[in-house]
Parts: sequence; C-alpha cells; structure tokens
Amino acid sequence: MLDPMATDRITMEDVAARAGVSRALVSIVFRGVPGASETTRERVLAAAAELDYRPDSRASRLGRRRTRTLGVTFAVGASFHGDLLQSLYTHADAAGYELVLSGVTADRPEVPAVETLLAERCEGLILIGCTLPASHLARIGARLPLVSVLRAVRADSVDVVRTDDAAGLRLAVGHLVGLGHQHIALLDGGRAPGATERRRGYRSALRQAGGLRETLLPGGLTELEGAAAALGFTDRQSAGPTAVAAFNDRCALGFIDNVRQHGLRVPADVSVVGFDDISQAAYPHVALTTVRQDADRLAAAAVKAVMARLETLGKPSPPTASVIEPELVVRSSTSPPGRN
Amino acid sequence: MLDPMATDRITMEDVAARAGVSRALVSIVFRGVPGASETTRERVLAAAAELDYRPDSRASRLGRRRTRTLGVTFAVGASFHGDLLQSLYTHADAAGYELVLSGVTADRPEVPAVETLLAERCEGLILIGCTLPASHLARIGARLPLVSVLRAVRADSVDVVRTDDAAGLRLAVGHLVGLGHQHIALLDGGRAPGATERRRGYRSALRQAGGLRETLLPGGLTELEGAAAALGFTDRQSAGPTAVAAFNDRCALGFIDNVRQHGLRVPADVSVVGFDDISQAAYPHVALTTVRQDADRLAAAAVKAVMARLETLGKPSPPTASVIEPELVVRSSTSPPGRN
DNA sequence: TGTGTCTACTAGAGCGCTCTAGTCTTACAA
DNA sequence: TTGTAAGACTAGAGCGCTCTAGTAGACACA
Repeated sequence: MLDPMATDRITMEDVAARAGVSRALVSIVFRGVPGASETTRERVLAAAAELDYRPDSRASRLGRRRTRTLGVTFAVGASFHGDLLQSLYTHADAAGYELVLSGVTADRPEVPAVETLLAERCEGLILIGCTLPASHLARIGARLPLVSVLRAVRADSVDVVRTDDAAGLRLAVGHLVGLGHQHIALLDGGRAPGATERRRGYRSALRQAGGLRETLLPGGLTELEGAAAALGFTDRQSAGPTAVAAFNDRCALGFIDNVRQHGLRVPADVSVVGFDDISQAAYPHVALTTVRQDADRLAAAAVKAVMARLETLGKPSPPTASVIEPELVVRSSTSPPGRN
Repeated sequence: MLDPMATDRITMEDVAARAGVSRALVSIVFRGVPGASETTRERVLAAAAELDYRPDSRASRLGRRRTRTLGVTFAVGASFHGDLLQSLYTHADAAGYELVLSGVTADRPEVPAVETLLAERCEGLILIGCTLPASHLARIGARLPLVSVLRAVRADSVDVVRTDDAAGLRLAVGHLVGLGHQHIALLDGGRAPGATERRRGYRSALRQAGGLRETLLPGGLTELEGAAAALGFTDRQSAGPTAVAAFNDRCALGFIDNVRQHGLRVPADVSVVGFDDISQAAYPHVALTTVRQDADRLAAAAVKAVMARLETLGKPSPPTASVIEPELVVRSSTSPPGRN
C-alpha cells in the first residue's frame, strides 16, 4: 500500500517557497498576527490557495504552548446533550477555543472517552451528564479544569454547571397546585443525573402546598419508561393523581402518548408537566407544559467556568457551582383538574 | 496567567528516566510493538503509572506516517445520525482507527466542519447526510478517501453508502397494497437526503400496483412537518387516502400524533408506515410499522469503503456505491382499510 | 576462533508547525 | 551625521512523539 499520508502533503515550506518568503512568515500570516505587510500577506495567501494548503492542526497545537481546545464528552443520541453541544460550539468559539468531541455510547464507556481527550491535551474538560465517581473526577480535576454539566458532583476542583433541578420541580408542582390539583404524582428519574434533586424539589413543593399526598411512579429517561408508567396509572385512575410532573420531556411524552391511547384525555383527565423543553415540546401538536433548562446559559456557564480556572491556574480554588434557574413554560398539557 | 499546559507536563522522557531506559523503548512499549522484554515492559508501564503519564496523541500522530483517524461529520441532534455514530465507533475501532467528530449545527455549517477534519489530517472522511455540492465533494475526494453516507452523490472518487431508499418505499407501499389500500399518500421529504429516491420508489410502486392514485403531502424531517401534514389530511378524510407512507419515523410520529388528536384512529382510519426504525418506533406504545435502515451495516460499509480506498491509493478507482437493502418491520400502525 | 543470527536496546533525525531572538531596511529626530 | 525606533522578515531551536539504522550482548554452529 502506498502511504496514504504522502499524497501531495503540502507544508508551510512549500507555500513559503512559492511565495518567496520564509516559513516563519507563512506562519505569521496564517496565525493572523502582526508582522507581515499587506502585500506579502496577500501573496502568501494566494500561494496557499494555489496549492490548496491548509495548516496542520496537529503540528500547530504541538508547537504552540496552548492547544486552545476544550474536550467535551456527551451521550450519543441524547437530544438535550445535542442542544448543549450546539451552544458549546458557539461559546467556545467566542472564547477562541475549539471543541474536541468524544461520544459516549453503550460500547464506549466514559473512561475511554475521557482518556481520548486527555491524550489530545485539551486545556479543559466539559463532561455532560457524566456518571463517573467523584474520586475519579477529582483526580482528573487536579490536573486540568474540569466541569460537570447537568450532574452535581462534590469533588475537589471540579466545577458544576447545572439547572436548579429542585427549583424546577417546585415550579412544576407550584403550577399544578395553582391550577387546583391536590394529588400530583412524580414520574421519577431514578438514578439519572439530576433525578435526586428533582425528587427533593417535588417533596418540598408538596410540603409547602400544605402537605399534599406524595406518589412516586417509576420512570426514566425515555418515552419507553413514561409509557410504562402510564400503564399502571390508567388502572387506578378513579382515585389516582390528577396531575403528573415528569422527570423529563421524553418521559412525559411517552406517558401522554400511552395514557391517551388508553382513553384518558390530557389535560382534561390528567395534566402533565415535562422537564427540559426539548424542541419537540414546543411543536404545536404537542404543546407540552414544561420546565425549561436553558441550554445556552448552561453552555455559556460551562465555558466560563473552564476559562476562570485557566486564568487562575496554579492557585487551586474551591469548586464552584453555577446553578441556572429553570423557567416554567406553560403550554397546553396542563389545566385545572376534574373537567370531566 | 500561568501556562495552562505547563502543569506537570510529563513526557516520554520522564517515564524513560524513571524506568532507566531510553525514550525509544518507552515508545515501543506504548505502541505495543515487539522489541521490549517482558520485564522492561512492566517496568516502563509501572513508571508511567506512577507518573500518571499518557502519550500525547498530537505528537504521536505527527511523528507517525499514518494518523489512523477517520473524520466524521454529523448533524448534532439528528437521532439516526447518532445511531450511525455509535456503530461507526465500533467498526472504526475494529479497523484500528480512531474517530474524530465534527458536528454540524445551525451556526456551524458543513464547510468549516469538514475543514476541521482536513486540518486534523484524517486519513479518510465519512460525511453523514452531507448536502455539499458534488463538485465540492469531488475536490476533497481527489485528496483523500471520502464517503457520503445517507446521501447519493455522483462525483469522482466519492463513494456512497446508503439505504436503497426507492426499494424502501416499494416495501412500504407494497405492504399497504397487500393490506388492501387503494389510495396511499406519500408524506414527502422535500430536499432532504434520500427524499428524491423515496419519491421515485413510491411512484414506481404505485405504477406496479396497477396505477394507483398518487398523492403527495408536503412533509419533512421532523414531527413538526408530519403534524402539519396531518392538518390538511383530516379535512378531506372522507374521500382521502386510507394510508400514508412517511418520509421518516419522526415525521410519521408527528403525523400520527396529530391525526389522533383530530379524532382519527391509527390504523383503523388511516394506516401509517415510517422510515428509519429509530428506537422510539419499537416502543410498545408506539409500535410503528416502518422501513428499517440498518445503521450497523451502513456504518460497516462506510468504514469498509474508506479502507478499500486507503489500500488502493494512487490508483484512482471509480466511485462505488454500497446500497443497503432496507427491511420492512411490521408493527401496529398498519391494518386493512375501512375498518370503520 | 570466527561467523552469523537473535533479541534487547539506543541514538538521532525527522514530522510540520510555533515563537524567540535576532537581522536588515527605512524613516525620522536630534 | 549619528542614533534609534519601528516594521518586515528570517534562522533555528523547540514541541513530544516515531522509526530507521545501528550497537551490544547472548547464543549457536562450524
């Protein structure tokens, strides 16, 4: 086999020769730093274009003191992670950083995903919905800025950026109580990131509403679990809850879907509030009342946290936590109870 | 600010010193190539572990002739792309390659996404659902192996890996015809990758069924467009189609959702077939009859196509096309018509 | 004893950039 | 005229690896 990398293989040297300048000057031009006259700059760019040259980012990052890259792990297929990625690209770019993505799948656990990023010598790590043990994270955090997004972790030098999950559920329950619901169930998230806090928020809201009855339905991250919960729900409907606060939108959607198929009406027979505000929630035919997590602010806070640590390197500071306030988005999946 | 990269900064040199061997030997051990005795190997590994050393992949890729990386672009948030990524990780790994991901979002078009990968000196590119013009792709394909996944492109040295979209729609329509439907609408995909072929398949199937009436509903990629199509559909229901073949599952799901909200029953009043077989389609409460695209086989074919070109480099061969046969998955969203 | 073959290891020249410490002009002030 | 300062440019030593060419030593064989 021929050497796949040998094909053409145009380097700065070639561009320099063609433009009749030194390699260093080409570097200056491509980095966009001052030190080249306008005419030479154009000549270099022209030569590069003719050769279809583009700088080698491996070499560039190696030669540079700073790599100017941020490593990001995310769950492949998780739609809210996708929303975050989108905003992360924007905010990292604004801060002059590139993103290096590392996907987590069933066959590619978090540890190798993170290792890849460390080997890439990213300057900081942003782990979305990471479930690694705190001790593990602390070890990594000791070496470079690390922020856990969507999951609260108590570990040295590990910053956390998350939505105020408890407040989110207080909003959801408060909304339902305001509509007159007296029996509100929680479609639970189990061990998923944020689930503990949401449970806590649910309970505190019930207490605050005068000690309403608590009902936990086992739920989960996807429509599947929501739909499963609907099964048990429709049975005991007569004496059951009149409203449900779900762990997330997907779960809520699955629940609604199945509950409707069993003849119940939403919101007439049962009101449902989601969590996340994924794009589907806003579709007119869905119109899910939900608690919005602000992907853009979360992403901004994550990038900012990394930048802050980068600037105070060497002076280990206590972990910070950016807790973004969620927002209730009222749409059509909730109404006063008992409108039979 | 301190130099963020200066922190510890452990190199092979440090490991070599600690283990009492040369730098080259450490390299040998970490690459896992023969040339080190078992005892030294262990000593080196131990030294590395003590220092928490891990090889710098930038430097490694630069020094090596081959980078052993495959660049992948994908649309952030597209769930079928996520399924493909998952399988791509597996197949690339099996071929001894690493993946470099580059996400496409609203603010990050395909061109910069691809440029990043080229700058990274990937050995080959896998573009998922890429919409760049053929001429642009041909220019890139002339320099390195390039495969377009999910989208048919006729361009020199650009391989294509896709599902047989036309056959998929023939399966869908055939299934509906078999159930007795005489008037089948296509919920169209417009300019989305694969949409043209599916339209073609739809038409040829109608012809083959004896020239059934053609009805095109404007659709799209998401639930939103499916739901919108449902609006017009329910109006003319009396004389309208009894079945719908949708561009994809999400679109089908949106359609079903909205059509149900308008009082129609699926499949009793209208049968619906999707396309893709995303994970939600299989959920029991959804049970969508659909045409499955095999993400794993698509991913395998994509990696294989790149490998094939890598092996015959220098001898430009004609573009190949791997057309993966789709499979009809019959679930509960279809039934014979007129069961009112 | 010499020759050859193995295995275990090392020296050192790359890989394609960056960036510091220069050199060489030219301009302008004193 | 000299001094000096700014601007445009270059030489060359890294960055942390890889990998070829080579050395040293052990062992076998004639």
